[in-house]
Amino acid sequence: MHQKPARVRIVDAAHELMLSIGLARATTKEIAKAADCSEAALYKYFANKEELFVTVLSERLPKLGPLLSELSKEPGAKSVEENLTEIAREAALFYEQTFPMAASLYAEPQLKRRHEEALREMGAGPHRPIQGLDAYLRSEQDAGRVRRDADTYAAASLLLGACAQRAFAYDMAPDRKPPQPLDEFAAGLAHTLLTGIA
Amino acid sequence: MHQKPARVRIVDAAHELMLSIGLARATTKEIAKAADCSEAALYKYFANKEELFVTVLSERLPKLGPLLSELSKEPGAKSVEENLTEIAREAALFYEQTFPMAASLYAEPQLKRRHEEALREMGAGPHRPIQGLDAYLRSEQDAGRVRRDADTYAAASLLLGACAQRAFAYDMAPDRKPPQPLDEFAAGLAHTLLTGIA
DNA sequence: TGTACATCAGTGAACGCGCGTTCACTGATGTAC
DNA sequence: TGTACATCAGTGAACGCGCGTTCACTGATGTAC
Repeated sequence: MHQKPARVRIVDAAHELMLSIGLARATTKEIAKAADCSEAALYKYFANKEELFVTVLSERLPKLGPLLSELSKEPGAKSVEENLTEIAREAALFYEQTFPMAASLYAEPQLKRRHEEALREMGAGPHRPIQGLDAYLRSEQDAGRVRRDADTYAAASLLLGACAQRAFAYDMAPDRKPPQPLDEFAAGLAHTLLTGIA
Repeated sequence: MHQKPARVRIVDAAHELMLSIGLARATTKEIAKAADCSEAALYKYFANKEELFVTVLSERLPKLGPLLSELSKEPGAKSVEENLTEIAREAALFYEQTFPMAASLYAEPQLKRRHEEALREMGAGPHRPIQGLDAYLRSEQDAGRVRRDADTYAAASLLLGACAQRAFAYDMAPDRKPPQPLDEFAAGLAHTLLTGIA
């Protein structure tokens, strides 16, 4: 009947419901229905609902940090502009996936705090990608492909900030989506960041 | 006993509780207690709880758009870098105030949709500041203080994105706050955006 | 001025509902001899 | 092989609680004559 074990189905179901109907409406009843098991079954795998949500957050949310750490190891293969464009692309996709769930946590500060703790133990968190990109830019600085007097931290904040903002800024636009396709957006950011506007 | 009218006290109380204990825990009981009235009194002024929240969102959240529209009318008084620094400062403060409440809405999609509608009717929304800054940069372009081939939209996305990200990226850092003071951060963004890094 | 009535802001107490959680249980599978 | 017992994943039904909401009411203030 079921291919996947119950625990996996439950975590998947909770994850999907958090995204589709929102954290507040993701009740034990709905989760059990979506996972095709009884509500009581949830409590065989998780002490309570909060623990289930914390599990979803730490097991199912993708990480952006690793991707960036790798880039700062082997620069040089491509141009800085190509690398930054690719980073912007990946970052925008990452925030698109991550943002809605992470934002929900502002409605439940207690859950937010538990998630923060979990991230801190893993050395993760939303400030890490900025640090990772900063590190990459400093390595390009050492390689002479980024100006010696450039503010690499400001540059990292600019690029990733723009990508994160894209995940929420257009929800309320008339057509509900960004005015540019992703590739064009990413290329524009990378080029502008490299060459400046003045 | 009370200086302010009850309706104002209720909206204030709801606003404060949404920020302090979070949307999910801001119950009618808590709001009534904070506003020093009965729960029944809430229903003399608002049809239901959702309408109260929508009211808080549209009456109490500050707007960033107007500030930016004004700037694009009288450029020239200060340097572009000074103007961008000031914009970044104001934007960062704005997002710091706005972000936690706006983010909560991801937990309650129905409320989020109602808020989006309200914003759309007012012609407001998170994409407007980007358009406003874009317009300002184009006016500087016409004045010859920004390069003719600069991508003003990308530049606007970069600057405001970095400011918005600052509102949430450091919640989970070890010390829970940004590594730089606001003024330094704003100046760094403006300078980097103008001069580029390559 | 006093009296009778209308209006209005606000309340205490109750309502039903849906929530997260628990309990005693079942039926299938494994293990010992 | 059969029999007795243990383990284990999972369930149906109930639980109490807190929520948003409503109801019949009160007491203060305004208005008419």
